[in-house]
Amino acid sequence: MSSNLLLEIYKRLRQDGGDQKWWPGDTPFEVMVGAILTQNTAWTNVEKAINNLKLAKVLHPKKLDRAPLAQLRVWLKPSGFFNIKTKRLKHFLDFFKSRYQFSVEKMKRVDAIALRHELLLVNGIGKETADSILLYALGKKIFVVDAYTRRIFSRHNLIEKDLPYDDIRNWFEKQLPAAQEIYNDYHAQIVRIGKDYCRKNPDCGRCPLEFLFHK
DNA sequence: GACCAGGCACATC
DNA sequence: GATGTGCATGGT
Repeated sequence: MSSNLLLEIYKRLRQDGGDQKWWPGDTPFEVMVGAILTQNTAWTNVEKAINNLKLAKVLHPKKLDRAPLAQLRVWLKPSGFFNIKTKRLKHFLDFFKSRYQFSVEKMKRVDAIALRHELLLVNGIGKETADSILLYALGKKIFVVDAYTRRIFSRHNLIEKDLPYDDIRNWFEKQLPAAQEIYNDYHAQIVRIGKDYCRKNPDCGRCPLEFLFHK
């Protein structure tokens, strides 16, 4: 066992599940949209909404920005919370246009922490959404923390269950090699076992990681 | 039919 | 500052 427990856990998750190839999305902009739509929502539902946007050929900043809100609501409907998500997507588009002229490249040039602060000022973008955009759309070295991360690692008594979001993020970032590819796939692996393993194995002893260490 | 999903903002105490 | 609640669809 390595002295770096978090890295060791990752290696086993990776060995067990293979490269998750996250984020599922063809372009950085699609990743950003998906990050907003997946808030407290099953990804299968988000896919339906994304697909609506693709079929309508509007999965581009300028085209979405020009779309009427009523139409946007219809496209987003299958992802749930569609009224509020329409507003949130619009808020993001306003920010993306006014601050970056819809340019992903301009965004990438900004320092990760500075950009994180900017994103958090957008109504509808919280920490997980901001970090997903930073890591998966822009390739920044920011570890994404979600409900599965907190649940799984607190159940293993590796963190306190009510440790604040940024404390968890720093805890991972301090212990892991500062490599975008590791942050990327680690979070993806956590989500994989979170939904695939836990849900299908309710009697796993409340420990999603346990099977990795006992088999 | 209950329960959950890759959160977030806002109200209230 | 902590705790509670609305938001809504679709799968299990």
